Amino acid sequence: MHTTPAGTERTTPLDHCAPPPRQHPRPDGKDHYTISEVVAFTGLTAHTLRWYERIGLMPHVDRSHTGQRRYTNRDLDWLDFVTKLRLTGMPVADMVRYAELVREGESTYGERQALLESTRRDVLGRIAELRGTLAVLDKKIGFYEQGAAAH
Amino acid sequence: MHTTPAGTERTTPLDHCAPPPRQHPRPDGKDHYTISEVVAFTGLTAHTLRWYERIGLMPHVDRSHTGQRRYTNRDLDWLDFVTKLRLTGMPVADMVRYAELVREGESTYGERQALLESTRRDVLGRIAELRGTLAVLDKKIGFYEQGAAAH
DNA sequence: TATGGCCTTGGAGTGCACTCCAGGCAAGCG
DNA sequence: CGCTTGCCTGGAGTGCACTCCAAGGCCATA
Repeated sequence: MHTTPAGTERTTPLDHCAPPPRQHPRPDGKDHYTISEVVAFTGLTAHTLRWYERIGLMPHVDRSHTGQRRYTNRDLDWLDFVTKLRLTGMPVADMVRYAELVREGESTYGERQALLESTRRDVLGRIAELRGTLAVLDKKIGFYEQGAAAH
Repeated sequence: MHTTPAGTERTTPLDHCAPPPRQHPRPDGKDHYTISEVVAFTGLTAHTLRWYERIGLMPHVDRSHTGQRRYTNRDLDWLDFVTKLRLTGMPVADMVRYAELVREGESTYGERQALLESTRRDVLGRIAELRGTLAVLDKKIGFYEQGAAAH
């Protein structure tokens, strides 16, 4: 069902059907991580991490003296938050908007709060929808369980 | 934010942020509906309805003597179910697979049940994820509410 | 010194789920 | 009769979120 092209960087293709992505816990008192460490922690691909940066979804990421990315714990926190937002179905453009507000400073607290509250409402709605779907699924599964005619 | 090209067929562009799509209830004792009636009932576009048919997601839809589609109540039930599946995040290809199983008859009951149960597990997982996100959102919103430093 | 591994970049490519277009047919109305 | 409205088709186009490619830099180990 899954052709796995065995790319060098691919780890978990963010399969939205996998039960819990179970990201590795952050290890020690370090505060700078290479991109491949961040891949291991977050489950995102290196491609995606670089892309997030390009589109303005990341605050500026530090570089080593050779130009390689060095992520901080703060960056990881942000990525965790972004990942949470992402699985609410929020479009990336909206997350970029939020990131911009953060960059603009305290004056945008109100707008940020409004954005999160609207997202919160979306999430509640989505949960309600899913519960409705669950009810339908249970009914159909019930039919099949007793071999009744159903489609 | 939304440019509306005022197409002749577009009704609701399936905005996943709208609260409840609130589909019109089916009216009377009729059992054949034009495509535009189905658009009104389901919130899907006519384009999408025709596309669903092309890819094998619909059982064969009746035609009027002039070749226009005439949907039955059974078709509408199927579309409702498909719509429910769709908002679990199930890929269209998987829904087509389910439709094929239905077409193949009773011998596929077991496989269908398995498919729905796997979907059910996905839905439970998704709900759990969303609850986790909700907790994060509430924490952040709490910060903003008291104007505390947060990002 | 060379080989391998990890990282860099801009830009092109992919897959999904629609979404639209152009051209045309049939029915109803003034 | 002409016009509008609603529907038809195959095929092309769109937007999103990645995903991959080719060419190359840096560094450690053999």
